[in-house]
Amino acid sequence: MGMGRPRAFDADAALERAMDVFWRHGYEGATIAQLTEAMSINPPSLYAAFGSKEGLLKAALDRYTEKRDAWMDKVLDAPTAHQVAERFLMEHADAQTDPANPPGCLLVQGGLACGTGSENVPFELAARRTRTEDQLRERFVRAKAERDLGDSADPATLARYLSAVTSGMCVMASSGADRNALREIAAVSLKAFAEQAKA
Amino acid sequence: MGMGRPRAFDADAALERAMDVFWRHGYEGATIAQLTEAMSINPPSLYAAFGSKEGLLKAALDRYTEKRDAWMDKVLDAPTAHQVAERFLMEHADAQTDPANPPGCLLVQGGLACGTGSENVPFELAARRTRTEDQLRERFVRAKAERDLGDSADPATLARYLSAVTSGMCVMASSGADRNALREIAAVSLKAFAEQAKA
DNA sequence: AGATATCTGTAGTGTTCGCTACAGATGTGG
DNA sequence: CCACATCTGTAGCGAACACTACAGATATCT
Repeated sequence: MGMGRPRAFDADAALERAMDVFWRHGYEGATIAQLTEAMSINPPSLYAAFGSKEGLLKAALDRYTEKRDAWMDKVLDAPTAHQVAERFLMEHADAQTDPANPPGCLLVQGGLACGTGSENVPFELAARRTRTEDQLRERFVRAKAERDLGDSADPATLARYLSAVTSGMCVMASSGADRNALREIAAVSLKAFAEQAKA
Repeated sequence: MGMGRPRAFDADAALERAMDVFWRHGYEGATIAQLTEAMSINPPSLYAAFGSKEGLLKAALDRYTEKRDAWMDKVLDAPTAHQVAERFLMEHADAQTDPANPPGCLLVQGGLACGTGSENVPFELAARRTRTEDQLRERFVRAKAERDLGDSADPATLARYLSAVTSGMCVMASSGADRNALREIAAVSLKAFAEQAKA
């Protein structure tokens, strides 16, 4: 028995296009017609490969998370907690205003509040954001063990603070804030971090 | 000639209900059916009073902004820039986790990225957020004139920073962060503000 | 009271949504 | 070369969407 006709499109390249549409219009604002056109495929191919609109989003999020993890590895590899925070904040400022992508971040612009039937989407996005926060926290726990953070510094609070600031930068990017504006925010936040870190 | 049958519902009360629906589901996630049911009116009454779904949102935003302005007046009346920042941050933490409202803030959860045909909505929300930032900046300009802020402190940067942090808190609230979590973020941010303010 | 103007509720309108049935195309395994 | 399995493109499905035509109700103004 045969193995069937092979797929005529590159799933990863298609996901990259889908990511852009979800990012620019949000999950609910993105239509199947826009997605299929951006992906250069027809609806049946989309549904055969990804199951549903939500399945496509999850696949796009998986791909996004994969790339983000590689990026986070570099960030977390910085020798000190302060440098971790600096890289995290500054590179976020750059990425969120990179003209190659829509403004902000897929995990925020994708949809904070959705309609009935899509309640799972904000939840899914939140879980991925929390993952980044967890990675930061664990890194700061290590930093504390290495005496790189003060005794009264709380890794969870520091991680949550950085997560909140970068999320806020997403909202600012959505309002049209440019790279310099986000970098200024990052710079102020970094000083706050330093202040907390040495406590 | 007569003046016609009078409206049988209270427009302000209806807007309050509409606000809640937009807040909880976002602009695109909110359906006319949900809105009319929450407002206890029928579609023709909605369209006679507000023109369209987007018109209803703008009316709800106007009402939201009105209440927010009254609140901001109180915040801006604090004697020092530091106390302005403290009230702004802490009361945001409380408001965004007030069980009387959906989590976060209408100006963020309402929709950062929308579909084709609703491009105006994120723009409208952004304009209202910018308004708050402008109010803060002007207050800090005054504070600087009063020698309440250091010479190298930049009112625009400080205002943008506070705006970013509260927007970030909205995202955290959407992820399920509770009041204490947001207050911790506010506390760290306040120290950053103090550091910048005395510079 | 009568004419007029506006609101209200019922019951839809056309359009777009996410999704799929189907037939033809294109590969693999025997 | 043939049977089979899977993909592709066309064309369209039912449902839900934002919105409205219409008729009856209820007010004001003369």
